[in-house]
Amino acid sequence: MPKSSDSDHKKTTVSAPERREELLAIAAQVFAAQGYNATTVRKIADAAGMLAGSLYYHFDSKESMLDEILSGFLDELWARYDAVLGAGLGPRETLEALVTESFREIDRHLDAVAIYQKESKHLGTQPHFAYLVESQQKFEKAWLGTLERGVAAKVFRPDLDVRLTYRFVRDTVWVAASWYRPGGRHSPEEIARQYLSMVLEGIALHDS
Amino acid sequence: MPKSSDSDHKKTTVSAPERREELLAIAAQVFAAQGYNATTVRKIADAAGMLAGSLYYHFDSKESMLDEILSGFLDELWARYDAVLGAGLGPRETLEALVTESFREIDRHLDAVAIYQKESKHLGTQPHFAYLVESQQKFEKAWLGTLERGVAAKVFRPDLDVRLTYRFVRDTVWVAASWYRPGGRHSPEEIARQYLSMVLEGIALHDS
Amino acid sequence: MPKSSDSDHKKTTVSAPERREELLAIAAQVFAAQGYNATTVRKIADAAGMLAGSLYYHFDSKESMLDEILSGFLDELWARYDAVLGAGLGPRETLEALVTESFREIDRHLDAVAIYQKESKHLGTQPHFAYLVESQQKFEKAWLGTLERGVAAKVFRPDLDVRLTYRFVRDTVWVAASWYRPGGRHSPEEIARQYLSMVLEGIALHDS
Amino acid sequence: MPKSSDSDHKKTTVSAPERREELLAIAAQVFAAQGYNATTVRKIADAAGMLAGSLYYHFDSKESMLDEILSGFLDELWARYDAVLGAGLGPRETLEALVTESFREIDRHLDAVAIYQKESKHLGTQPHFAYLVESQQKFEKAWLGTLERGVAAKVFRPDLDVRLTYRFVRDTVWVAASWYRPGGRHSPEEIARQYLSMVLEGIALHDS
DNA sequence: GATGAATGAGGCTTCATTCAT
DNA sequence: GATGAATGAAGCCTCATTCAT
Repeated sequence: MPKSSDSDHKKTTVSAPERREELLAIAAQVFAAQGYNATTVRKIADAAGMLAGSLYYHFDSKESMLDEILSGFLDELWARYDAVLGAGLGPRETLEALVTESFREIDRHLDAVAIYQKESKHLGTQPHFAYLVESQQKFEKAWLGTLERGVAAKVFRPDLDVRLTYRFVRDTVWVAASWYRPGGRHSPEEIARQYLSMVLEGIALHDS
Repeated sequence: MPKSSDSDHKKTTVSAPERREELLAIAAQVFAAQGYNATTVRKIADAAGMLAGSLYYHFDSKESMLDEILSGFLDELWARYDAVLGAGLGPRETLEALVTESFREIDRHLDAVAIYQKESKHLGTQPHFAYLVESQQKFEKAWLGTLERGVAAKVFRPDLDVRLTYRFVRDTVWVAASWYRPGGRHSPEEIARQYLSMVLEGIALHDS
Repeated sequence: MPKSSDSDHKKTTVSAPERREELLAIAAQVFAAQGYNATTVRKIADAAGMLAGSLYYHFDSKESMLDEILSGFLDELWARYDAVLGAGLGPRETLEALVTESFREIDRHLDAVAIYQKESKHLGTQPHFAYLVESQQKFEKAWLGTLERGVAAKVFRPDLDVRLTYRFVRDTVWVAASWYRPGGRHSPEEIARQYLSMVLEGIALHDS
Repeated sequence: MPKSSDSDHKKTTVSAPERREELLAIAAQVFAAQGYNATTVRKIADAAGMLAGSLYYHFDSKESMLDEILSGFLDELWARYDAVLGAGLGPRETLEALVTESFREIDRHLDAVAIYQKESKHLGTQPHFAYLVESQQKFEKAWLGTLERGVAAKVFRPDLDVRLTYRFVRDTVWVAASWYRPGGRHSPEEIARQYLSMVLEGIALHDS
């Protein structure tokens, strides 16, 4: 879980919360579009209509912006996931709910998800971003557990390679952030439905 | 299709082809591991046991290495894809063959695929990398066409949103590059089989 | 001959030893003249006839230059001091030798001494420069011990406040770095003699 | 003599004199502890419990604070020195009085003295701080004159190198600002006595 | 084929300062 | 008297690239 209270940081980093949020949204957009490394602080500032140095009144560093974006996203994601996991649903319903919440999160935090997809892997090596790794482990446990429960309950096919399936499902969901556009043709729920239909029933037509 | 022959390069950049290949493989590895932007020429040189400047005897620029890696990968990929697409197979068999070839390509050119995944989107905007966009369009045509043929032939479900399905399938295949390790537990063919089984039949268990 | 032992250091920082020495001497001069903080990397580079960035081929950072200057100076100083302290001299002779060696060191490493004087106090708080504090403690022990030995041996006046005297003596010696010019009217040995005469005999004229 | 009245300052910079004094004392403390260059306006403001920008209501600039601190200190110092020099004392008594007043000044204005010690040399080059150089010249004249008078009057040893002695004495007195702590074991007068005893009589024990 | 040294552009960050409120 | 937000210059450092040897 990310940072909490911060007592004696150089820059108290408070400022009006709305302005911060605004700036973070802008930063997230640029990060998502160009990649974190390729994004210069000046590009963010340009997009915000200020000078590069002025960003440092609000944030400690370029990295701290990234940090705030990612941890904010994960915090919210886990609030939803935990609600689902604690609801006592069956494995199939859990899977459906997780997938649906995931697409909703993509809808809400598209940029953060896109950044997470592109950067989390190599960020995970930095101690400051250890929470990304932790989150990913919780993630794996939640999804793997659901699949295993489903196999045990004879809701999912017994011949599944659960780990492989987990990876397929996980990646396909999140990678949707690379093409999804909020307000487009499909609502997140619609995409979730289509996706679940494919994963659960397959795309082949069965003459039954 | 990408660059052809080095016609007007300042530095004739000949050097033994094997050494080039070696160095490209090293570069691809570092690019894949750290991202293109975050990879410094010095890191590549370090990994190759030489000094940064020395790389410029073999290559014109850092970008030209990336270019060579990506175009080499795409050239090979399309040779395989074209063979499949020209073989006169039915839609389901075509899908199976494309998926299988894709996983094989991941097995052979893991680093290139990983780089392609991470960088192709923003590289596509640069004129020099227009071939990435072209390739992606050919790609879409091949997969979409196969899916549509399958729906028409009543091999795939009639209620599929073909574009959505295309994206799901495409992403799931390629994103495997982020976790696949050559020489690991599963052969590419095995992964392809599992994956196709999921996509074609679904993961739900049906009491028939 | 490039990198040798250092396995994964970013910059192996070897380069021709003479060039390093040259550049360090230039840096020391500028640091001494303007103060470490007020010295910009560009000023050093200007003085060396190169661009600011080029310094980073030879050194890791501005601070590492300072570090190398100071530790080089202290290493040499302690070699001389240790020789004196291990020579088995009486307290007065020890004092004379320490003072003389100190002025010689000022003559040899004027800039380093000047920097040490101005910066060591606030640098000491940084963990990286802990050796400055250690050195200063060894220093104190050597001088204090000599004074105490002298009082016990009735070579120095019994009413001395030894700590106060230590500070006076120490400061007077080192502060000379702020006005001493090598090659000027007085040789280091001459200055040492005058200084010792004052400290040992006083400046008052006694009718004996 | 330093600046006089604020004639042409943009900001009339009046504010309650006590508040100014308070803020100047805080600034002096930080300047002394960290060095002028290394002291940011924000550090001063932090120490004063306000924001950096707010200081500009009271002062024109960071430099003007330094200026006021140093000129205030020198004004007071010279008031005392002039009193001593005009009192018609003999050379030895003059020396004793100057030393004593100096240590008293260190006691009263420790921070200003410390700043003066560290910064006056390189500040002297700036036209705005020319008064530092003037002061130093007056200083030299006063001390050198006293020593020379003493030699002529056979109060000090005839073999003294007067300039060297001047430097030794001057430096040792002022450098005490680097270790002196007001309210510590020794009063300024006590330190002066010890110091004068050492300088006048020497530390060697004479069997007479 | 490779090294060593340098260039020059550009990146992140700091900081004195300003100014409307 | 003070705050909050911003400016703009400057600082340290990185890095792709060049080139004489």
